[in-house]
Amino acid sequence: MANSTLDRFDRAILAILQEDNTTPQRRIGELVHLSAAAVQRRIRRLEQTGVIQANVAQLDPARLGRAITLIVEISVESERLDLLDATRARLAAAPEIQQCYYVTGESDFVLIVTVATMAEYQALTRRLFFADGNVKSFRTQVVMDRIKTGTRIPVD
Amino acid sequence: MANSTLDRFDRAILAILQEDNTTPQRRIGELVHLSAAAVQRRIRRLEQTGVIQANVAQLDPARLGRAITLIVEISVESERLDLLDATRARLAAAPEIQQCYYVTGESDFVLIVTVATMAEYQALTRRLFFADGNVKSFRTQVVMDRIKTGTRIPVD
DNA sequence: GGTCTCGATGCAACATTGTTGCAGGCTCAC
DNA sequence: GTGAGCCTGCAACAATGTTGCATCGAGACC
Repeated sequence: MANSTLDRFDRAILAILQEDNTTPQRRIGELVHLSAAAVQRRIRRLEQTGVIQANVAQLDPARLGRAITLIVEISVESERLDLLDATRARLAAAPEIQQCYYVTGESDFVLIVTVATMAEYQALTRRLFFADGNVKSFRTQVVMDRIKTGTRIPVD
Repeated sequence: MANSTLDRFDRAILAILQEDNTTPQRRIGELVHLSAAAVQRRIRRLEQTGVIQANVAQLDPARLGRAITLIVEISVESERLDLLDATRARLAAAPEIQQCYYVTGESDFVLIVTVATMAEYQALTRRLFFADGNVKSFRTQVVMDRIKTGTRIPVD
């Protein structure tokens, strides 16, 4: 169930939905040469099997008062699993943290953060980094230009 | 036009659409205590004024054969504007690069990359980094766990 | 080759959802 | 007051999503 293979129709449909999921199924049908009903059934299957994880609106952070984007790398003191999991859970729960990755290499976590003001970021560092005994250090990079954002993936 | 202020209705609607933009407008109306027609008009305005930038399906990269996510930091040789712009354009055009940020600090660009194999990544480094005379160095971190992804922004 | 099953399809009817015209209400400026 | 502007809800309507049904094609098995 989780591993049905995707044919070229599925991939064509996904490519369209990834750009604009308000495209009518009839229109998708024309583009990929299927009936709207067939498109509908495929989309449902793709959703049920988890290929499509969510259907969402993408918002402009600046228009919501969050003009500042930051990229933060965190290094932890200990790789002990319970401590790591605790930190991971705290990071995942913070709404200002848009994305969070656990990585190999010099640092342990990489975050993408959006805030309205640097004061807000400072508060966040106190709340999430300084207050977390297992956070050894963190390095902040300020985003000057969001050249490319989103979640688009090549469907090949 | 670009700076109409968002009231609590707008923000409530955005919060819903950001989670699931297939929610029927009638249902949104119930949740925020407006008629479906009012919801419809607000959504249209939010789209036209650019608060809502896109409506997209989010896909599972692993199910599309891209199990590997990498975070790459690039340092450039020269900050000359024409050279920077050329690099920026090349990075933005690469489909494997899901996200690209121009940042202050030790490095100049931060990328989020998805690939199927490390061989594919190696090919990408040759094509985009080694072949670009202005890329001084790059540092790669391999993502072990995508703890939190997406484009969600607090609407407050 | 025959034939059976399975999965997918298109069509057409139907259900749900999105859209718009209209009348009315609220707020603000004068 | 009163008029303009903006927003609302309602109800009709248009567009879109959904499903039952008959059919088709591919593969398994005899």
